[in-house]
Amino acid sequence: MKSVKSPEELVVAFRAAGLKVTPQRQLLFRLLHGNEMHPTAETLYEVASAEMPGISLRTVYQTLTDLAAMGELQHIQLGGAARFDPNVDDHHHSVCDACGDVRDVYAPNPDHVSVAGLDGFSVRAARIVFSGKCPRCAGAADDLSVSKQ
Amino acid sequence: MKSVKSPEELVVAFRAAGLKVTPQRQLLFRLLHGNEMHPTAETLYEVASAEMPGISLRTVYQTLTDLAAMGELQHIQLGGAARFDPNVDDHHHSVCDACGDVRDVYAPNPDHVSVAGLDGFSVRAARIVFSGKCPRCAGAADDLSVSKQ
DNA sequence: CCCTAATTCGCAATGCTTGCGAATTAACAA
DNA sequence: TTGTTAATTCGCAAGCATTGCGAATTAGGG
Ligand SMILES: [Mn+2]
Ligand SMILES: [Mn+2]
Ligand SMILES: [Zn+2]
Ligand SMILES: [Zn+2]
Repeated sequence: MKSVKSPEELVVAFRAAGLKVTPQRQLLFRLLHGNEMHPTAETLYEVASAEMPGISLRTVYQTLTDLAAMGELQHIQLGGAARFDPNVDDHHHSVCDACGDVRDVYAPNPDHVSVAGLDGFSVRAARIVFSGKCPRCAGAADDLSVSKQ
Repeated sequence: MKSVKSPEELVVAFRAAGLKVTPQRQLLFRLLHGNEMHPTAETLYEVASAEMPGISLRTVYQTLTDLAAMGELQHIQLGGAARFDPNVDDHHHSVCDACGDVRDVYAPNPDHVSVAGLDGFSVRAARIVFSGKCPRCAGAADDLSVSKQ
């Protein structure tokens, strides 16, 4: 279970890579650390703006791209805006059809032997997405009053 | 292994749903039948245009949306343009990092018992995406001469 | 303190998809 | 066949997410 890098470690990693450590980046390092919400760039931008008015969405995207390039962040494409995950551990996700909530799921990796159709394909990663209803939304039946989280 | 509906069956299904059967739709039914390329709307539009000049991209999107709503088509989000899959069987995909090629993969469904983090989540579907290098691109090593398929 | 390459950030541009509405047409009934 | 009408087509504008660009600013080393 590879642990997520702390803001301090990211500062070191950035400087080691010849990248500068700006207040904007430090803020984002903090907002991401231990963040299990799988936020979008826009969401992070809103939270960051509260603490640092004037930070730009462009800079948020830039920093997220840098972090992803350094392997400190996972870029998750589920349709709609990309989600970013500071948990770079090998794990999977559940996505609620009703409220969009994304959560971590740990499952044994698909064993390549019992898989048909991978002939000659060299697998770098195998990611599972579980779609369905989260406990909150499943409980509420087809009640439309459940607001998007 | 649920088989894919034929163009003729789709004609019946459309009329049954109160939808009209236009030449544009019939063309798309044919182009999709047995299609294992996981095409984008744009790709389908190009192929369709060759046979029916003047067909609009808007209509392609419209028809794909209708088919997906009827459950005759899978909408696959992998980042970038959505891909459409007339194979509505329960299956998975491999995606080549180098050329973008998408292929069907059949694997036993993740067994819910050995999965941690799904507490109370009611799973509708579990989809695996295998990322890596397809046989063609793996063979070519890091050779950049491999053109996008 | 200075220098400079890296960064920020606003704005324009891109790529993909959907909304809208006027003109057309499939399907059904007379 | 012909008429009626609701569904469809399709071009264009708009929307959303993301990236390109470049002038102004700034981190960090000398
Ligand atoms: Mn995660
Ligand atoms: Mn498929
Ligand atoms: Zn939910
Ligand atoms: Zn390939």
